[in-house]
Amino acid sequence: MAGKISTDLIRGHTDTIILNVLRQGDSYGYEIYKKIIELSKRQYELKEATLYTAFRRLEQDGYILSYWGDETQGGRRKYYRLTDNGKQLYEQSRENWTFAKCILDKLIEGGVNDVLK
Amino acid sequence: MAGKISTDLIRGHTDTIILNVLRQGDSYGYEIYKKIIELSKRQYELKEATLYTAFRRLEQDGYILSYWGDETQGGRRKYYRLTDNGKQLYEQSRENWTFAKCILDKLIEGGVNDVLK
DNA sequence: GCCAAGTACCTTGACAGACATAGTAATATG
DNA sequence: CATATTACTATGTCTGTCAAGGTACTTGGC
Repeated sequence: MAGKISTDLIRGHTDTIILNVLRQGDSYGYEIYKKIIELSKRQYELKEATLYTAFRRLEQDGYILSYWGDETQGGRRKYYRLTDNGKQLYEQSRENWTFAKCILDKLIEGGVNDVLK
Repeated sequence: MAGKISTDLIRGHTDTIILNVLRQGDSYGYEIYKKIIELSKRQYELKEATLYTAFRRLEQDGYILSYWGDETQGGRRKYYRLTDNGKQLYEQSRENWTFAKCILDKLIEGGVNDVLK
């Protein structure tokens, strides 16, 4: 994967990324894994271990729910669906991201004069 | 502090934030602590424990160096200065931030149609 | 028919960053 | 002279991410 991005810069946004994918409809682990790679134009890969850890966390907290897909055709797939709480969490998290982005711009790109202006 | 920002969203950017402050001239722990609060318009507080941990890390890795200030006037102050490596790291980290911001926008705000466009 | 690659899921253990908490000690302020 | 602020440090904990490893089924090429 060329033009990779460091893990640490994404840290803390994993849940939001997953919720965003699920906003577009129910999906299962491996598909979500692939979708995130595609969404990032192959510049970021959320590792499977991280994904499945997040699924468990999000389900336990009631932000997503899971169900097994029809196993008669193809391999077994565990689908995930956003709950109402999950939708709310996504909206909240997106706002937080917008906010954090703004602050980080000040903290990372801002020079000394920016304080005085 | 009103309109706070979650820790996790800043995680991984601590070093860059410190380096940015030091770009504006040598400074010491407590002043840097205050400056970050001001730079963020009081919306973010980098905890002291985190700061001093980062100082040690950055110094060990050669990105900053430290020296004790003149103790004859006022309390003891340990000043930090950017090294050349530190300046390079800052530039690199700022680019990474710009890059990460772009990707995260796609991953957090992007809908399904964005992939097809 | 068989093997490699891809699909699909999951667990365990390790690590690193951020912080809560606690502490020391000097200076400034009223 | 008591209190707040300045200033630095150490210890232990928590959480998210990942590396590494594993199981099992399906698809495609030969």
